[in-house]
Amino acid sequence: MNHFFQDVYEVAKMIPRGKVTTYGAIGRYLGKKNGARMVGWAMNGCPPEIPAHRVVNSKGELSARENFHGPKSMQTLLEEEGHTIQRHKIQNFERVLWLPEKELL
DNA sequence: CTGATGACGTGTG
DNA sequence: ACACACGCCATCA
Repeated sequence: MNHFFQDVYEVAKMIPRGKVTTYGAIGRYLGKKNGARMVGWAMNGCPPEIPAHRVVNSKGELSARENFHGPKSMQTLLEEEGHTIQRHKIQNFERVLWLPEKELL
């Protein structure tokens, strides 16, 4: 695995329960201007240890719900963590948003 | 090597 | 608010 994958996984594992982050945030944290695509693509091969359901796009939409393979749907997992989802979008998105470059610094 | 693709983001109309 | 185009960068055909 490349260094990039490792970094993405490291950050993804650091996401606190009940919080979510965006692909762009991780991309910027890794130094990419817009590595969002790479982050999403990296998550494509993410092991089950990675809470990929906590990673959404900048709009707070569950863009990964189609690609997320799991026993429970992405929405269910997020709702069990205390989030509110409506029409595949996280409500109070800004309230639960967790930015690595700001929080983790 | 060139072109297409992708779990995206930002700018513009 | 919505639609579209372009950028970004790694992988695959």
